[in-house]
Amino acid sequence: MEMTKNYEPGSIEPGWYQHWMDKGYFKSIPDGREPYTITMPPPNVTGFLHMGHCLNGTIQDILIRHARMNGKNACWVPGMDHASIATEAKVVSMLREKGIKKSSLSRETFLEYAWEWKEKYGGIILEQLKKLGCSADWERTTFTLDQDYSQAVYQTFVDLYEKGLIYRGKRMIHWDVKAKTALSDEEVIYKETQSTLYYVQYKVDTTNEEYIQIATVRPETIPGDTAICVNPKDKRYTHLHGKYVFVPLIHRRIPIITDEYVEMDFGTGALKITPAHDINDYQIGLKHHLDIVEILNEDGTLNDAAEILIGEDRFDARKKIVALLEKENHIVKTEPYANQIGFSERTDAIIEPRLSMQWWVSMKKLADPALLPVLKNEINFYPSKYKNLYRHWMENIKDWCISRQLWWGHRIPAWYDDEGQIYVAENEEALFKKYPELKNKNLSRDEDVLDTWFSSWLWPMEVFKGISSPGNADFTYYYPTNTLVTAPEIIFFWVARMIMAGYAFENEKPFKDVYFTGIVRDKAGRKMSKSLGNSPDLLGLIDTYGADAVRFGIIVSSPAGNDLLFDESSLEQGRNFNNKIWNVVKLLKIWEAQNQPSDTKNIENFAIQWFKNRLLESKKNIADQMQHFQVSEALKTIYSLIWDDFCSWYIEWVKPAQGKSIEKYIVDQSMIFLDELMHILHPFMPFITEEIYHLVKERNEGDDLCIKQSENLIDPDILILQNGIALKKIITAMRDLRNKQSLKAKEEVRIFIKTENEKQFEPILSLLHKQLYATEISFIREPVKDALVLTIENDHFFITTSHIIHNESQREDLEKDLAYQRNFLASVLKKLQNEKFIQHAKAEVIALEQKKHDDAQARIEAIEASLKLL
RNA sequence: GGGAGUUUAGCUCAGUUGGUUUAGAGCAUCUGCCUUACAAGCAGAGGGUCCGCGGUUCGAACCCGCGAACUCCCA
Repeated sequence: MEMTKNYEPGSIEPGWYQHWMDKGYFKSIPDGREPYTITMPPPNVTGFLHMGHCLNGTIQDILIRHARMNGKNACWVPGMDHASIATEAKVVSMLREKGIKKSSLSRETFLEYAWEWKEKYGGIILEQLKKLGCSADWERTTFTLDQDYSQAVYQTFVDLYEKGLIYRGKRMIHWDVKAKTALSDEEVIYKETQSTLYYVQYKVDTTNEEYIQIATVRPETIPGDTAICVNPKDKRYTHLHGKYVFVPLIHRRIPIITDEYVEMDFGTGALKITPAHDINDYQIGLKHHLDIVEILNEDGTLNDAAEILIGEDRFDARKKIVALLEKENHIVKTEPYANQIGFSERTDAIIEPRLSMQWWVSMKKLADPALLPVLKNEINFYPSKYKNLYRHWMENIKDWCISRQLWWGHRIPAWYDDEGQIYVAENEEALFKKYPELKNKNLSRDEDVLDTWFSSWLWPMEVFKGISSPGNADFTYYYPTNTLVTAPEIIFFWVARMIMAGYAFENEKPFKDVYFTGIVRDKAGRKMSKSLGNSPDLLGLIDTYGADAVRFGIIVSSPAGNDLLFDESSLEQGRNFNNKIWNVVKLLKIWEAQNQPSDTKNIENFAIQWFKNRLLESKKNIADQMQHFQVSEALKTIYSLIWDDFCSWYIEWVKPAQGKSIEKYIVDQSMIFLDELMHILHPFMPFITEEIYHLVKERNEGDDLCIKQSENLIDPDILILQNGIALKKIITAMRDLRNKQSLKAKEEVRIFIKTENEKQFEPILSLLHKQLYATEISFIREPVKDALVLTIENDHFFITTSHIIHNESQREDLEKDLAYQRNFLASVLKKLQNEKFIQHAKAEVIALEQKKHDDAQARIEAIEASLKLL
């Protein structure tokens, strides 16, 4: 069969993916084998394939394919999460383009639009992952708003509520006064704004006329003040500690408190505290148990609690209150001040921090059982440095706010009667069953939805319906899962919460190993983001380089636990690697076509023996690396095995002399090696390897690399490997010598070897002849005059040729080596002559140093002898 | 402000319990090659104050202390 000049992935990849799917190779059902399970971190339903998914997906696919080829029942469950905030924002903006305002729609109508959007655009990302070759069990695709899944979410909410672990409480949120809605952090845009800093004086509650000055940009919130705060170290105010002041205009008596939070050199060093209307003030208020006075309505106008300017808009009120303060001589001075102010992404209104009633999960009890398993390595983190981070967070855990002021998501299953009494149940049916008396009451359901993480923390359980149908066969077989592959950014949001949920609801860890990938950055080290526009178009890259090359490029530049600096040149390296493999196959096919009979003489060919053992050695190394999640290192091991050992050394060693054809035995052996190489490489680069597996020979139906099983590991023959290393070393040194002497690569030479150990050359002698282009190789006792000299270990190679010898470069090289050896000897001698070293060091260390000493000495003598001959 | 981490070749990183470490790999660079599969290639080479200072030790890239720079997370 004719092979193309270069590897063309585009014409090969889709066919193989379809073939694997048709054969059902990615499908998993429980059987007698040991399971290997990964649940895919569900991308947002709005997601579009970016480098992060690509890295994450490739690593998972490598692990899953590796397990599949090693006797495991590999099950990779894909899915998506409903992403409340992101999806709702997408739908709102789509509606806006159509001229529809969310506020003009009922909840039901809005959700209809949202589902329509989801069906149309959602989940594109899963199709993109297929292009990358991901071998997930697509029939198990799960969505966090699926009916079973939703049931599980409601069930756990009710469960935690009944255990007293869910409660309602106030929290500061971003409030959009125009839209009258809460906004998430992501929906607030901060802009630098010119404001005025007002210096206002408050009268201290003492007999003498004493005032304290504060600086504020929001004088209209003065009626909400409940304290003045100064830094305890600030000497200017020490005498006021514990005293009280009167709030201007309304004359409320409030305390002066101290807190390190206050910056002494900002403004006057004294801060007014308005807990209801500033996030930092709120924190201080909580810490010092201050009163909270809310003076704003939801539309941003002042309410009764303000006592003055009731009904005025907050910005009108600002102007008016300044006038009132001036009138009563409270304003000392004003100065211009530039600060960051939050604006609503949707209405451009200035954001108002506002207290609002939210649902919370009390975390302490959930966190406790989830900490030890990680510290004791029942759950392993790779890299383990994240254990510290996890520990710190778990030991200082804060309660989790789980309500979101949105419509898209799981609506909080809580109902209120007219008296404000709360009733919690999985659904209405359960509600009336539980509280039959409610049938006659007027009820309203909580308007908010649950935080998306409150559904995704159940992921490893509920993808197998472990919560909605406990104890089912799938769940029993697959749970706990094996490996979670995710980004360290969500260790708290997701990983920790899954661990907590696992122990809380199933009393079992959700996974055994967690592999944290790095963050994908661009060449300059900047995080990839939409706003910077530095995310490459993945599908475009797959088109250009092929999925295998993209996978290669990502993995090769992705050391475990470190950030990945993405550069397209690594994809080029992947493409070149594909091409290298393609071409060596082409060569083997050419050889195969020559079809020469076997010559049994050559069956003990050293090249074949060596590569056989090199393969065994690499397999062991790779197995070890994979076990430790050193995926990048494993790929590099294979890369070098194929490119250097197979293509550069082995193939050159077995290549027939010019004009001769190759023996069949060698071709057959080489094809077997190629098979094995493709086998090892397959999890990393599935497409080209499957293609080549089928190019090597006709396979039976169902004999595909995708599901081919690995053989047991065998220890390599160390002696043969050492001979191989020696052979390479001699060939390389000889080529270097040719370079320096401007000897043509194939110019014939005669070689005389002076060695103590002639025997070790026996197995490699014929290859030395061939690779060194030597007409003669013989062993001698005495140095040869007028020859080039190579000193390798303690052996000397004298090379004669008709070419003129350049002694100068020879001398330089030898002298350089001599200097190095002498320094080395000196450093070893220093150790050996140190009595304390002899006393303290272990016997084997001393023996080692002694050997170093002897070797170095022998080498020095050898080099000196060689120099004399020049 | 609190916490975690990183610093080794031009770049990205290995370096297992301190002892063949006078420190490795890939990419990039330089030199020579269109050598019967591959110039998207072949052969070879050069390149390092292991962030700085101090300490422990017979011995430190590795352990301890102080400092510097950078990154991330939380507020």
